[in-house]
Amino acid sequence: MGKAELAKNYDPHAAQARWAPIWEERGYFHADPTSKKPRYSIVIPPPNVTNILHLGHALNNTLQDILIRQKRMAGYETEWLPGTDHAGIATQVVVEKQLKSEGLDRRDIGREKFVERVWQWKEKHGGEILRQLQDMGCSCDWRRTRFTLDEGLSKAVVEVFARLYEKGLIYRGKYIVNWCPSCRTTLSDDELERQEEDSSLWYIKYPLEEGGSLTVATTRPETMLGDTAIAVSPRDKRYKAYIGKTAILPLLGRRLPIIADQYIDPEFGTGVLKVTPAHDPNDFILAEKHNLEKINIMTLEATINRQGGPYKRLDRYEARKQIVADLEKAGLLEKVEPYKLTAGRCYRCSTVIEPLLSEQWFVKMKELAGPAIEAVKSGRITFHPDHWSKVYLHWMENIRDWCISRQLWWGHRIPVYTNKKTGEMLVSATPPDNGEYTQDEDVLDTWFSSWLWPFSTFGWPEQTPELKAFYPTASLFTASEIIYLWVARMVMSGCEFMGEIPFSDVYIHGTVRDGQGRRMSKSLGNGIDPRDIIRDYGTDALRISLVLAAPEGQDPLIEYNTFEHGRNFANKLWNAARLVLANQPDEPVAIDLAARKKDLHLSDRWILSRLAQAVANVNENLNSFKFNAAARGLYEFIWGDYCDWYLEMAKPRFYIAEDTPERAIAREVARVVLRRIVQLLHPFMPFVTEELWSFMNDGLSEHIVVGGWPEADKQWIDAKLEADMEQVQAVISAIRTTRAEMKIPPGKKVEAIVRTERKKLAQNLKTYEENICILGRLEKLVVGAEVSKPSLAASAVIRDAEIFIPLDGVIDIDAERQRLEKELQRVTDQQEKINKKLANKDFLARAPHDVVAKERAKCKDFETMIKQLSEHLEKLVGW
RNA sequence: GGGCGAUUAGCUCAGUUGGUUAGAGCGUUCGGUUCACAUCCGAAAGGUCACAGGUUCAAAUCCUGUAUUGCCCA
Repeated sequence: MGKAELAKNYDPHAAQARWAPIWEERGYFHADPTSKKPRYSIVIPPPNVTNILHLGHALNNTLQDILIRQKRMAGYETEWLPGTDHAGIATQVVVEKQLKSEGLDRRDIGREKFVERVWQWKEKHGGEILRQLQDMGCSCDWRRTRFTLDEGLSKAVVEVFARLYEKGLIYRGKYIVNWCPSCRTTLSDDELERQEEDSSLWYIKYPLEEGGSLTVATTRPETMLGDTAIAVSPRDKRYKAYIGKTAILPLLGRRLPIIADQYIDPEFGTGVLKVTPAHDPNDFILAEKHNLEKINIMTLEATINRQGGPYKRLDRYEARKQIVADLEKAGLLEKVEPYKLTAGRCYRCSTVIEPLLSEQWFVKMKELAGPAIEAVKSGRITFHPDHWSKVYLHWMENIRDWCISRQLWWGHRIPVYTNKKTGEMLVSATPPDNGEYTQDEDVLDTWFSSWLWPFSTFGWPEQTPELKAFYPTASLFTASEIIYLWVARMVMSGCEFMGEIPFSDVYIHGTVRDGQGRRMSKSLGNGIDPRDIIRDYGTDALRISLVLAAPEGQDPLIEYNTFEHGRNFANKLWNAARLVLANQPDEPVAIDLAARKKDLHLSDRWILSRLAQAVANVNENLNSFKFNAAARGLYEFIWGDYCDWYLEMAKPRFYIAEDTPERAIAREVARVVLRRIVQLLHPFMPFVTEELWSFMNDGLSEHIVVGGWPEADKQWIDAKLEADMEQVQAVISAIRTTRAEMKIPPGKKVEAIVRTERKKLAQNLKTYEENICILGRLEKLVVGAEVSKPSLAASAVIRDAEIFIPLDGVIDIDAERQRLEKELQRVTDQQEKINKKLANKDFLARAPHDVVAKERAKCKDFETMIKQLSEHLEKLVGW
């Protein structure tokens, strides 16, 4: 390593442009399935092809990259498989909008042409988010990029469908499903967005055949057109007499039996429920139980069909208006109350969901859930933070069947074929090749392909070398929203088809929010575009800032200037390196620091001790998925210990003019520690560290990406040394504080006198004399047990020492008095607290001896300090 | 209605198994053109650890309840 000339400030864009292509060219991110190394694999949560990068992705992928890069450096064969999912509804909606702008509808051009158009769109725009992940420095194995509609993955999907069907786990049934009248497709329960909305509760009189009437309360009067019964609670005394009688449906005149069922809540509304089996899931269950007719009154566009008589062709909301008006005219509307109801809306287009009775394909989940529950309960799968396992288990234990058909054109078409002549149904992974069959029109839920992601991406159902090498994966990173939709289902599919859990650690990170805690969303316009951050602050700043800002298990609140944190840190690191590299010998000299321990300055041994602790700390935190703690620990070590203290203390030795052993050792220790720092930081800030590494290359490893991972060198850890340094730091701080408070001009060099009876401390201060003088801006440091306080001096009292700064003539007595009084007050308060403890007999008797001893020692220290401060105050009076 | 979190400095957050003089960054105030860095350096102000009980010699930390707030499920 020669002397390096570094620019004054770090330029992130130059480094990003330089290293990304080189890493890719060298194939560092491409994993070899035949490698003998231990393996570590992660599959990316595939973003929708329609997505563009947002801060949620940025956080999610930064965390994955940190672990992947660390494992790669540590010598693992690391596979991080990227890709996207085809996002059935979202993508179809995008292309439909495009068609609309051309005045076309997908039905105009037909299924085949439409799907072709979607593929065209995908080829053109679909890779956008992956390119953005590359800009973020994500070290994915780009050559293995997958797409859920790829040939291989499609094969896996139909194979799985066929297998589950054969096993009797897939069935077709008529059920109430969530229907989006705008997207004209089914949605799973998990795809709904529920929110509380202001609505009304309508009280409607239903006349009875034998005279009189019953009043029902409903949130959806228009569905009365499909009523087939009236229900009350069998426990409800008010209505006992009516059970078994018949009511007449207003407006249509249909005869409705009055039934009794436990399900009815006597407290809700009037305690009388209208039963609409085809338009309410609970009513559907009632109808099954009581053998009621199910009358569908709506079209797929949510307009009233011919079953609705005079209301035919009206939109559901117009029908509601009309029906309410007609009821009122007929004197059957008793009252209307304001009511808050939780409405389900389509997560794509926000249209209110219509529960609809229809024929769909379902997966029986109970059997699949068993092993998935066991996997978490037994601890083979761990959630981080741990409490998410409860959420997972609760869902698993109350699992419901999964409706997997979607009325879309974009997706995996359901592999069910019907014989045109015989009507015979065929389920097969390979389509029948004669023309006698027609295929089911519907496609499968996108999640039906993404739940296979951890193994379909590696070639399953083929037994490929990749599958063998990289399944099961190690860890999975995602946000809590898709624990059910995705994580849970992957565990089930992994157990079912691979006979092995897909990953052993699931890390759940928070949702990125704005400064006011609101979710970032397009509609609010409060989102921050990571590309803007990269442009203004650089990729490294984006990454480290996110990790520093994201608390474990909570939602990070992020504002634009949050990223200054990381930019400043990158620049700090850069400049530390600039200093160290500018002070390296022309020809590198290897120095065996351990062998020459005795020649090291105490500050050298101190920083090596701190380094060893920092390394251990980072490793521990990364092993337990504590990214924020790992980053914070590094940040504090680098900025606090290394830059603020060590480098400042090393400077005088750097600047020695001749080639002395002192200078050589200082340079070497600074370099060795910097090397470690750069390595430890690389997973978090890949570009600046690679750039610096290129200046520090020792010939062992050309690039830091594969430059080895530090283990803590425990031989350097020395608690006593660290305690000594703390005292030195305390003395320097006391001098600085006194100077600032006494308004001593920064340029003025003063003398400091330290009085201490501790020989060890005195000796220690002697060792660090030069450092103390420079950092305290002193011209002279006097240390001793017998030194006396000069007559006119500012004083400071710390544990085990008094510090005097002579201020002939210029001392501000009031300021000095205020300082001392304040300090005296503080110390007295502390001491009182301890006195109270020590006066407590129970404390003395029951607390561990070392705790008591510690308190006693503290008490004594405070006593001394109080005495000293009081003396100094008394002497002030004489001035 | 049920479940899971959160509540520590003006703001965003740390705070291991109960015992530290309760910390950091940002912001604020004061002072700085020392040959790595003003994207910086030094210093200061600022906290009844949401509230009320309890356990304990000892509670920010453990338990119970209340309030506020967020998320998920019905």
